[in-house]
Amino acid sequence: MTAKRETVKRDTREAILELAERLFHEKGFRGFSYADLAGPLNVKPAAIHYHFPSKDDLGVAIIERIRERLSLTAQRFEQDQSPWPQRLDTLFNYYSHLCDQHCGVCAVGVSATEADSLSSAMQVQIRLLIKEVLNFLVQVLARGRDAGAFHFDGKAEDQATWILASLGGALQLQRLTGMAQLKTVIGEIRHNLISAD
Amino acid sequence: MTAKRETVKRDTREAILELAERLFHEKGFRGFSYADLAGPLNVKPAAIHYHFPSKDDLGVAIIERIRERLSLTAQRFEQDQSPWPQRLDTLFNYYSHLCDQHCGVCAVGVSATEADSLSSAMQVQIRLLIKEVLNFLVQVLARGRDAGAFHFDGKAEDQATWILASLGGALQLQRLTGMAQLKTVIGEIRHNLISAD
DNA sequence: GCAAAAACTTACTTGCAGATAAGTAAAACA
DNA sequence: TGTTTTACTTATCTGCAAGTAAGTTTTTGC
Repeated sequence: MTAKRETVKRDTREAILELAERLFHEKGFRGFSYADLAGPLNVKPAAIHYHFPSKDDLGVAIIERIRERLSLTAQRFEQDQSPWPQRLDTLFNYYSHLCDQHCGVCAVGVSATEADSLSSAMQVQIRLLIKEVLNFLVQVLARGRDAGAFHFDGKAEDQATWILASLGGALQLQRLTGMAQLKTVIGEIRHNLISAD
Repeated sequence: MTAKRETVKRDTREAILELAERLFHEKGFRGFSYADLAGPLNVKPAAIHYHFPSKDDLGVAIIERIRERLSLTAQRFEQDQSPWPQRLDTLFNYYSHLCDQHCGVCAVGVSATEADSLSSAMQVQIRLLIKEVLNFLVQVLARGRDAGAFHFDGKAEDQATWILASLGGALQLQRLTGMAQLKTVIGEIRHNLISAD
């Protein structure tokens, strides 16, 4: 009992974040309550408030967590000197995973809809996330093109913007129609990056 | 007074829909209340309930109205035999307008985030809207390609999905960053459709 | 083993959003 | 002209979400 309690305690905060991130993607930030978190975790809503006094705090922590994972992934790619197409695929897989597992929308999509009601702290986090994802993609595209792995005209920044927008939008379409729009869009992006102009 | 009253009366319902559609794009469906509509229109919240008993009814009416406008636009294009690039530009302009005017997200974006909390009636409407927009785009792309106005590989359906996803996603990025992502994405789409493979 | 800090629970307050019922004033119609 | 319909207002109810204060148990560290 003590051991069990110990384990439970240690990662209650982590368990909250994990569930909250899922619900964030599935239902939007306004779409879940502390009660929705407390129920499945077998705690009372006030326990969530203990770890995250306001919902803002929770929201900021959710985005920070996503940013951290991205940062770690990017770091690992650098260490491993991973090939460019594989780095791109990892991004594609992240979106596919969002879609398959909890059938959600990406953080950008959620935040864009609810932008008005998000605290400035959360908006800062979201903007940082976008900046970092775009930067990641720009690096992959620019250096991948130099290495001959990808082919496209114009600035890598513009291409990255386009790809990121496509992925976010595809997630939404798929969410609503249940069709395989994400797969289609990824296919189109790949075709576009591979075919020489 | 009588005349004014008459005019006011006639389009109160229309005024509600107009404001509601704007707020829908700006704040999401859950992001505005009957009070938010009533205030600016100088009526009491219960007056909105008179025209739209439940918020569901209002939501369905909002999407139906968007669908009607699309249908009319498509019809007019057929009558006028409008050139294909112009038809595509009209779609681009719709998104640009959403962005510039009330800095919102498209209906698909809103609905995807809030999908869980939307009534089945609203989900049906949204799915119809997506289907109709996609159909419109497929027609423009396929017939435009036949006429030599556009160039792209593969199925028009896939290209349409990609474009629609890009536009929706760009709107969200722009909403959050305030940068000109939509313009960038439209530029990329145009370049992609024009350059021969 | 005991003090104190951490991790909760219980119980409550506040506020708002959606909704409804009953009443009122104006328009339309016959 | 009077009655019925339309378009509201006033007042009120319900429920839920966020947040807080005070008390309780559990864990940690000396």
